[in-house]
Amino acid sequence: MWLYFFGRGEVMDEMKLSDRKKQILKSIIDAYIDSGEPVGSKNLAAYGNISLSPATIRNEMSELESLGYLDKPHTSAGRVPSAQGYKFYVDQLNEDYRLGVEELELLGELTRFKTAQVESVIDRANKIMSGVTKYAAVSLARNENAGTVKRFDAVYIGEHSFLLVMILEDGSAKTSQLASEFTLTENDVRKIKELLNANLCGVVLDKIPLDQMMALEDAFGKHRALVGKILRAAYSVTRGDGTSDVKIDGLTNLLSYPEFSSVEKARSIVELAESRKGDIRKLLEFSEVGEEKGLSPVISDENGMKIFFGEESGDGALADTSLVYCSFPVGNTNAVIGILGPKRMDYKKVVASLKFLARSMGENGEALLPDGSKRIDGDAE
Amino acid sequence: MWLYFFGRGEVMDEMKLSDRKKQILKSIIDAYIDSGEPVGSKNLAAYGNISLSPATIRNEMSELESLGYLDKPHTSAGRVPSAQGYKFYVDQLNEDYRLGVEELELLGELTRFKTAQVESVIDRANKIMSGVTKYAAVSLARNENAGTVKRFDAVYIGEHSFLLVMILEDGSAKTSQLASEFTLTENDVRKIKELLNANLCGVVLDKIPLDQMMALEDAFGKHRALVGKILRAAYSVTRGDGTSDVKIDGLTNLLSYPEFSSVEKARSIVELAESRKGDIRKLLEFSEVGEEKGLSPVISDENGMKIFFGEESGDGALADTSLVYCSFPVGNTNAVIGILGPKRMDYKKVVASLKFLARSMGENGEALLPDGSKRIDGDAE
DNA sequence: TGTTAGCACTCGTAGTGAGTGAGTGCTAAA
DNA sequence: TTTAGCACTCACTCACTACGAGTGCTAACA
Repeated sequence: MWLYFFGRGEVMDEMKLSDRKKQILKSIIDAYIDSGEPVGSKNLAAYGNISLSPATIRNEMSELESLGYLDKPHTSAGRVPSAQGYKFYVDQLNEDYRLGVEELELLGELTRFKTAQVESVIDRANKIMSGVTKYAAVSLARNENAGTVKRFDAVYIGEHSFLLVMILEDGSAKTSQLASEFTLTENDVRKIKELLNANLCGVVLDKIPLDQMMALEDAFGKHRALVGKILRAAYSVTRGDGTSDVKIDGLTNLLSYPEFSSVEKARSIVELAESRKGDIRKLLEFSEVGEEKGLSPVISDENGMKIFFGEESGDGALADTSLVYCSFPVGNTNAVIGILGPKRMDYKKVVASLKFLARSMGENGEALLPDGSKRIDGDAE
Repeated sequence: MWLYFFGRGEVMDEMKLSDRKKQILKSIIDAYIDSGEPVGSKNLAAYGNISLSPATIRNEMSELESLGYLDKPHTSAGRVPSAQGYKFYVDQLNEDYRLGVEELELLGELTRFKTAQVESVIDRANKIMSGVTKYAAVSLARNENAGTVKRFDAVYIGEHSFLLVMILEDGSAKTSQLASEFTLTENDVRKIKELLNANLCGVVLDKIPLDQMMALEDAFGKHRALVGKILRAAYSVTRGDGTSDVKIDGLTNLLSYPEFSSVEKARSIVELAESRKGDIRKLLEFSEVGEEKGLSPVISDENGMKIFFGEESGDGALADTSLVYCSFPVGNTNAVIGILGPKRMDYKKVVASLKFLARSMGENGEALLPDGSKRIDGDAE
């Protein structure tokens, strides 16, 4: 059973619906997801497996509409599911969807990559998910600001540059290659490392008092100019907008759906991916931040699977989209992967794929410690 | 003067053209770049500063067409520049274009970023270029395969992971966070570093004999499983497709031009950016690789500024685009930045902006050694 | 009382065809 | 050599029509 988070906190109750209404609603949404076009009573009677006349279906449709589950684009068009309708639909999704052979094949790649580098696991998962679902996949590699640098290291590269390594609270390592005006020796670099560890570990960088910073600069001697660069690098790693942790794949997939066939729509979705990664980050982080931007309601089930309906966000780019997402452990931290698709996307398949992903990443607690013999059992539920 | 690289190596000669023809051709292209629509004789007579009657202009146009400088979309439309026409046009571009105040303002940002981290300089430059030109900017951070790893380093992160640092021939540093199944100590990591430096420096990784690799695994002891991971990381860094070095910004800009107003066009250009970075890399690397894919001809001037006409590549996504690009030193290596726009893009402005960029990055030989007092003199030529 | 057939009505869409206007090429006069 | 005039082309716009999928209502039926 899914939980509903509404703006006003109420919990929805569709138990009013008769079984027949449920069946009809479900058929309508299935048909709509399939075709992308408003579905009418006649077609539903003919191709949906409902043994009722179009007229009866019409009556039911009309009631479903007044109950808020369906919308009408215009008088003489068929019906289209409303956000409420979609919510009902995903709630009924418990019946399992069996992933196809090719889908399982692709998802199987995941287990192969569990042994690879930390930073690329999520990347690969993201690409694979976009390939499997044929929608866009969005991922967030680190879902909180890391706060402070736990430990510094510095690697000598050459006379004029070194690599600053910052190990964060969550065990992830960030690096930044820095250049110096003055000649650097290996010894200089070692000293820099020691100074940083002595002075900046666990320090919230925007709260450094000026005198402390000046003292640090003095300790750097002729390399004092580096202090600013280092602080800037550390700051952007701990306090940065984190947009580099947001990855998007499969935009092209998205553009092939009719809901993005106008250039404006396409443009707004490309813009989202190109210059609004911060917003996507907020979306994936869910919770308060999203709430304040009107990015709720969202529904969520007991497996941590969450669904966001873009329609209700008031955001133009997201208007016709939905996002299904969930988080799971990767290394010492958490990753979030979501599928962004048209709001009429194939929820069954998407939910099944994400569940498969979450299970194969999270099953052993620590996804990056390979167990070598991971099986694929071919069933997604 | 620009040099022309043709498929068959011939050098073009437009000296045949009378001054009047040149003037008319130039006006037509200016008008077309401005409006994006075929330009007719009447309009040209009215708004271009040519004191000839439409009829005369028509005669000249007709001759320019048969000489191959102009094309006609259909009988009763105006004329449109052909690839040859564009080539003539950019060749005449010597007359300088003065960048506007806002443009200079934006470009001025470049000098501020000269002091920042190595890896982000090109990123920022790319973003700024797309902002200034209102087209897409593409950049290549490293224009050759690095060959081998010059030196290894390893930074202990925690009990189950460490950061592998690979310093390449060109002085750039690449890192990869690796996880180990068995508990790691700082000492283990130090030993790993020594083993790598003793065995893999300067080694072409795909030519390691099996016995050597087995010996290395033995030396790793219980951490033998790491050898494979390390080799894979090093291989992808030295021999990888290098697509992560290709950055694209301003796709959204591109989508607002009418030549990309069909979804198919938009899709193909998004696809190019999303999953064909390898091709973009080849383009920016120019030379042989491009040649073999039919990615020539290209014209090039004495400042290293190059222009590629997508029309002639036979590549659908590039069909309506041009790419103006040039390379300049960043740190110890070379970067290439290009502007990808509709083939009727504002070459004057783009060339001026790129020249400004190349000059402010390359002027001091070593762009990453700040001189603190870089001036902006407000003239682009 | 629930279900269905019939029918009038709505409304988006595809197709048609006349009108418009920007553009060309040709010819003959200046 | 330049220009005015003229016939012709052709994409584009717009009003109009026909079509058809769909609805809602009413009355008959099981």
